[in-house]
Amino acid sequence: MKRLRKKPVEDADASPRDGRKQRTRRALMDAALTLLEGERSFSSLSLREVAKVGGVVPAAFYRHFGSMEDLGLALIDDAFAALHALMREARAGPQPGEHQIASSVRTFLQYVDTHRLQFQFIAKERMSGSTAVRLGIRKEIRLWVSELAADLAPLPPLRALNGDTLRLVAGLVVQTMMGATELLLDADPQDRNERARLESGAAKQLTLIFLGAAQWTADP
Amino acid sequence: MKRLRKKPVEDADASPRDGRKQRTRRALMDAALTLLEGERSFSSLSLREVAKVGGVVPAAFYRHFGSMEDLGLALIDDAFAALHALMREARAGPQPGEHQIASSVRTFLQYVDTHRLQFQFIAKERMSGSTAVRLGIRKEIRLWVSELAADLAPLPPLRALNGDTLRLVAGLVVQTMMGATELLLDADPQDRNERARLESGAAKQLTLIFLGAAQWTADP
DNA sequence: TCAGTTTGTCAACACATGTTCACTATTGGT
DNA sequence: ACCAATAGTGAACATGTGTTGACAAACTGA
Repeated sequence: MKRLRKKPVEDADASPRDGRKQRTRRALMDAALTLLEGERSFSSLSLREVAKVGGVVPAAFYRHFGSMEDLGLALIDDAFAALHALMREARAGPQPGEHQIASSVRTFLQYVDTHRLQFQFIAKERMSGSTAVRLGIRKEIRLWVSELAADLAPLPPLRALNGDTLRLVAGLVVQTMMGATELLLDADPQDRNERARLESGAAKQLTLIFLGAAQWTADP
Repeated sequence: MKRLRKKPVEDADASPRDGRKQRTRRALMDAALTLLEGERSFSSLSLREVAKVGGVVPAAFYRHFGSMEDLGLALIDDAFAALHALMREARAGPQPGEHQIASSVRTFLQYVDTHRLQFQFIAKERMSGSTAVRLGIRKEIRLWVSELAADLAPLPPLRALNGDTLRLVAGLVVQTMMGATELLLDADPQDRNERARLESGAAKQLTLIFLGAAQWTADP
């Protein structure tokens, strides 16, 4: 509880001039993500592996995280912060009107592609991680659904829907995007053809969902 | 390559009068499933653990499976055989007409509930397992989608859809059911209330999907 | 510059892992 | 009832694991 040193308060982002601590913390997180590429799953990673790839001795790991699980939680925060940033951008951007669905799918999958490792982590650990990690991811996804529901509410074909139904639709949308994400992650990154097929498939599924939503009348 | 002993051919099921081999083989598979309950993921299970819970010494494991991955593949076969059996039953059963969706959802989730461990395995390893396991599961799911598409084809509101679109719809249905499954698996098994909420949510999502499918007109 | 704090290193521990080998026990067809 | 083939055992191996404590190096604010 002693606080003899000045608190490093207010340098929250600390991106420039890194500072050693932040740097190796990131190195450890990146190491974990890198190890996750391909076969491995986070729960099967060992502390020693991560430390080694991170360029640090095992004992030093504890200076940054109390356990692997803590590392996992940090990775969740990171990944979803990125996702929310994307959503914010999307909200601010122009609205093409006609091909809105297709272009949204495109930009989203583009984003996933440039953050492969992070999304791979989320996709993998959503189901199989430790309870804390799994619940953390689930919470963030629920939040994402809510956010999306709020974005969807003012759209003309959906104005008639009540809150619950809206959440249901948003849930379907998120699930569809996650499905597309999973396909994308397993696809050959070079194969433009499969990528296109994947995109248009997801877009079609989404239009179908919105078609159904617009048609929705019955109350629960 | 020597085959000095009579081949045990033609006793394919071998369920009655077990035979020691089949018995401990099952014991090992059940052990793996049991270990999977709660936190653990299959990829993080050790051969020794499985052997111990299976009531056998580690070396004996190799008499039945070449590796843990082989065990995983065997579990996949098992689980999906069960699922296909369910689908077959459903096809043969009566068709309530009006509340068909709701009742289908009900029986499916009921089934999942009585095969918790198997579905937990599939849900977990679908994303995070070894490549072989993951691909195996994915293949089976594609097969499930095809099967469902074939079942859906003759339904009145969907007769106008072409094969591709039908597969898309079936994909949405499967994804929705998997989503509900995941929620069910994480829910408290005793909580009838949450269970009911979950069921009606999935049913609503499905009706919405079918509403959209019935409305579908444009060709790709 | 110079102390005090923080970050990282080294070595050691007690234990778990996959795999092997020679061995015994059990099984089941004749 | 026999006896070869099969299923299970026990011990050993090299290696990897999480965690610890005492220590050296690097940074930071005065």
